[in-house]
Amino acid sequence: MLISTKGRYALRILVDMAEHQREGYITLQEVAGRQDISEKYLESIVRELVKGGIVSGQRGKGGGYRLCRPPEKIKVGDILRCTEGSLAPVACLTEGAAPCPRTARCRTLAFWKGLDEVIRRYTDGYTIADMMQSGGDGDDYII
Amino acid sequence: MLISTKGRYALRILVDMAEHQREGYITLQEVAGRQDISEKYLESIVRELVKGGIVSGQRGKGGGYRLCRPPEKIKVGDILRCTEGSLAPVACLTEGAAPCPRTARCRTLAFWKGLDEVIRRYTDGYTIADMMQSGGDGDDYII
DNA sequence: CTAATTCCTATTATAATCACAGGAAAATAG
DNA sequence: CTATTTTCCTGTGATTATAATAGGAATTAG
Repeated sequence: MLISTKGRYALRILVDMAEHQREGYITLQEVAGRQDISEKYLESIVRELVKGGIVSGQRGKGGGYRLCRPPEKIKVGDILRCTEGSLAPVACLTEGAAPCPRTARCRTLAFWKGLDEVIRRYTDGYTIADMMQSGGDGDDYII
Repeated sequence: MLISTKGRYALRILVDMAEHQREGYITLQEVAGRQDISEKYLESIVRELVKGGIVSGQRGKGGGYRLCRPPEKIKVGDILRCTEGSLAPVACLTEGAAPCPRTARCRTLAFWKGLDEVIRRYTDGYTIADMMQSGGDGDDYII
């Protein structure tokens, strides 16, 4: 299994927020209740999404979170890179990795680059809006 | 980083074996020497490849390992599924997983299925033979 | 001021990964 | 039959990652 609960939950959270969007902010308590995930664990995930510029938070009474962009502009790739750290299949392809001195002689590098590319293309071509139209009648999720 | 050293080393090992194929068997000592990986660790990886029907081992003097099929018939997908256990991005898509009772209502399942599919298509379309023609002058690998 | 809410820093438990060690079993050569 | 080589099998330890929770500081609205 390649993706951790952080990434999986992040998608659920964002679809939930997109579906319950309104004027003002959505509280974590709300989302946690609907998604049946502990508020504290959600917090740590949402914090990453704030850092990544996907949602923004507002403290204090009446505060909460809201999406920074409309759902159709939120790429799943951005979310997963944000919560998983990176989606690169191997260390030498993560952003900011130390350049490998023997790149020129590596038999496997082209394969990994290609895999990275197909994952990137797929995940960046899928948005939260696409997910909203998928599945059944809402509010219940599996993963 | 999604793929463990087991999977990465497995690819190196198999490319090495394919490039040094000959009559008879190749010993782990040979491969370990060329690839600069400990013989003991190689052993645990190659054992998986034996179970997976990718290489076969022969004990005793003159023994070793050899590929079960020509390199152009060994799919990278098969190797990685073998060493990584599964390439499915989420638990509910691994073979033999307990069927999820709320599948019909899941907003994210279609996305994960699609990701699983693109990974499968790519990795199953790439063979050890493809890797042999990649990179530079051989015997040195990075990952 | 008080209540609600995000933000921040730890901590713990569990599991996975990485790697090595020791020896049993099998095959061959002599 | 013996010695040697090599795979096969089981187990272990160190390190790191994941999953989840806890406690409290900072901020805002009323």
